[in-house]
This record gives sequence, C-alpha cells and structure tokens, in this order.
Amino acid sequence: MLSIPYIRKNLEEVKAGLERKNVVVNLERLLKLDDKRRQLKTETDKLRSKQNKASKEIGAAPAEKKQAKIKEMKSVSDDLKSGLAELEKTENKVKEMLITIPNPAHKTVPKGKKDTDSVVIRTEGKKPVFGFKPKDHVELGKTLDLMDVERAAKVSGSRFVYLKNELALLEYALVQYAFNKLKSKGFTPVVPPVLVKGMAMYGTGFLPADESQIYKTEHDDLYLVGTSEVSIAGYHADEILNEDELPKRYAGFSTCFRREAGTYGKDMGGMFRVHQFDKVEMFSFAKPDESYQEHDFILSIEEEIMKDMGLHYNVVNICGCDLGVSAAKKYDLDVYLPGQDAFRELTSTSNTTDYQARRLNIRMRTEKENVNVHTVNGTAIALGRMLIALMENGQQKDGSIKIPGVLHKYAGFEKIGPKSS
RNA sequence: GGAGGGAUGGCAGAGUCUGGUUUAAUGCGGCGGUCUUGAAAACCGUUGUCCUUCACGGGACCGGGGGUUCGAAUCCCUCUCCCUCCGCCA
Repeated sequence: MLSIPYIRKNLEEVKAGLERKNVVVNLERLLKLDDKRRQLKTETDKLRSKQNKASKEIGAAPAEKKQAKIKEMKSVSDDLKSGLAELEKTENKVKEMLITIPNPAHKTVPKGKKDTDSVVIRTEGKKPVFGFKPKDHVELGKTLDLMDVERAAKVSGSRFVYLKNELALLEYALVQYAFNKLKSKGFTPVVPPVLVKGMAMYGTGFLPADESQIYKTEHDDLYLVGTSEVSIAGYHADEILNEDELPKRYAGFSTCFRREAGTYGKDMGGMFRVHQFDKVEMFSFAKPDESYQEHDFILSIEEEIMKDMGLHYNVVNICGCDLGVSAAKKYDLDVYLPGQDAFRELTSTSNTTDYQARRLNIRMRTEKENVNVHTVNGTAIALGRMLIALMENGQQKDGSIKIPGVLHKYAGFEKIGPKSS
C-alpha cells in the first residue's frame, strides 16, 4: 500500500514506477477522493469538539438547566451521526482504491511486456558435462525409487509427489544445511504457521490480487500460505521496532501450498510445479534506507548456496511486468537443469520496500517520528526444485547420483546408488 | 466439546456495580537531571499511537465490530483471543 501524502508529493515518480509495471491507475481521482475525506474529517471533528464541550457543561449544570441543554445538543448529535456515516463511506472508498494499487517498480527495473524482457545480469558456475545423455528428474526418480507421482495422483490428484528413500533424507539434509548457514548470518530460525488469517494475506499483498492461487479453508476463514513470507511478515504486524534492532532477519521453514490455477499443461509430470512443496525462506525487516543493501545481501546468500551446491546459474533482473504486486525489485536465480537443457527458476528475492510494512502496520521508532520499515524476502532453498537440480546435475554414467560435499555430514551418505537388489 | 473467569498505556494494575471536572489514578520500567571519585539509593522532571491543521489548535483510540444516550472504559448485543477446571487427543 502506498501512503497518500507520498503520492501527493511524488505524483510523477509514482506514475512512472507504475508504468514500469504496465499498470495505469487514476491517481488524480484518488487524491480528489482523499480531499473529500479530509474535509469531512474536519467537519465531524468540529462537531465532536462542540459535543465534548457541551457534555462537560451538562455534567456540571443544575438540574433545571440540564433538559434545555440536552435538547439543544440533540441536533448536533444527529448532524454528527450523518457526517460520520459519510466520512466512513468515503474512507472505505479511499481504502478500496489504495489496496489495489501495486508497489511502483524501482528505476533500475527493466521495462517490458513479456517475461523474456527480464535481463540476465551475469552467469555463474560451469555448465556440467556428461559423457552420456542426461536423464530428467522424473526418470531418475523412478529408476532409483526416489519419487512416486502416480500414487500421489491416486491419493491427492495431479501435481503432488511422494519423496522416498534418500530423496526424503536429502530434503532434511538441505534444511539443516540451510538453517545452519542462515543462523551464522544472523537469521533467527523459525517454523511458522502455514494457516493464516486474511490479515496476513492482505498485508503481504497476496490478497486481493492473487486470490485464485490461494487455498482457503471452508469452515474457518483461514488461508494456506504459498510461502512462509506471509506468516513471517505478519509476525511483527502492528508493532513498533527499535531502530537499533534492525535489520531483523528470520529464516522460515514451511510447507507451501499453491493452486497453480491457469498453468494446465505447464511443467506436468515430476515435481517442478506442484501444489505442495517445502521451502526455507529468508525474510528481513530493514531500515528504509538500507533495504536495497539488504536485498543485495540476501541475493549474495542465495548465490553462496548455489555455489555450495555446485550449480550453474543465471542472475536475472526481473522486468516490471513480471513483478508481483508488492515487489519494487526482484532477482531470480535460474539454474541449469540438464534434463530440460534449460535454465529454470530456483530462487527469487524481492525488495517490497514499505509496501507490506504499511499494510501490516510495522514501524520503526526514530527520534523524529515513527516510519514504516522495509521488508525483503528471498528463497534460501526451494526444496523440491533444489532436489531436481541436485538429481539432474549430480547424475553419473552408472545411474547413481553424487551429492554435494557440504551435504554429506547432514545426509549421512555421499551418493544415491542404483538399488543393488 | 462442557463449565467458569478475564482482555485498560512498554509492564503491573485501579476505574465498570451507581454513564458526566478521567486531559485513565497509582506503581514499576525507560529517558534526562541533582547528589556522588564512580555506582547504588534518594529526590526532581519526563515518558503512548494515529488522524487533521501552514500554524495555534482540534479529534480518535480502554481486545474487534455494532447498539442505547445529549454524553460510554463504564450499559446492551456480537465476535475474537487468553486463563482455570473437566472431557478428548499427537
């Protein structure tokens, strides 16, 4: 959510940032509506002031004068009531407009109309060389008995998967590796709730924009999170943080649920795009003037993890049209998957500036005034997709899969061999 | 699931029965100061958030929402959360 005083002061800049996202909003109409709101506020405040004064007089007045005074105040009370009703109506209209306006894109975000307009800013690692035709994760998963998609379909439907054997163990090795690394970098490890109230969804900007992507429970008005970003952002809702405790960093492990509406036929089979996966997420509450620095920091950790895993990847500056509502800027790391012979998104990090913090009412105490903090999120490890990358990139000629050295101590094995029996 | 109790500022806690000088008492904590070689103690001062106004000022907020009233922390309705006991349960 944007602040109206900010829009008032920086109208052209806000418009340019929205245009970068290919979004057109009638901001003049919004400001006009807010003018009306302020006028009504002044009027009703005056009536209230009158009422407060009279109320004291009535309390102190002798009994015979009381009735006349009360009669006189009746009309003021009526005026106030109708004024308040109109004020509320106008306030709601303003809020309604405001809640749908996305966060304007930063000026370093590429303009564009399609996802191909995003810009690869650098490529790291080496493309793996195989002396044979590499298999994709679906085949590897089947021959090594690591995944079962068919039975998942029987039990849950399409886009679900059972992880089995070493792959199930490897997931937990990755989680431990990630928690340890992030703890050493100042992140507080967290396992948050995955069912949340509407407040958290609206606060993070997933509602109302992405309603079709979100699972909602039938009887309890709770939503299943698509990322632990939602529950972690909401953790400090309605709080005022001290300046010297920022940045506050959290590493959240959670299962993530996504409906994937409108993706029929895309990435079918296997577990690249599934309704349910686990993820370790980084999340920072940062001082406003440090959020881009924090964004770079989180990107650097994502890259460190990719390097630990020995993966070949692109760093992509995502174009305006592909930014979510709340992001002002976003980098993806696209990793080379031999099975597809393509770079695919494995992690993503966004600076949402004060957009979520304003909606969630998260502030920072400064000497002058309290200001909204900035929030930055980034994937540490999307477990399903990381497992795909490790399987496809680690596969050997004999059909086994070598796993990265940093994971050996957590996994308790160094490779996933063909079943001997 | 059943029965009862509760929600007031950073924290503790009065005010609710009986609506009106309550700009929410008091204590603790925090911050500043006096005193002190320094500290503690003591004493003095200060200490919420938001909206509105160029400013002076005005207004709102006692868990959320609604109602009664000239006027609600206080009365009524409703929802949420917390606590105690019973039942069930990984």
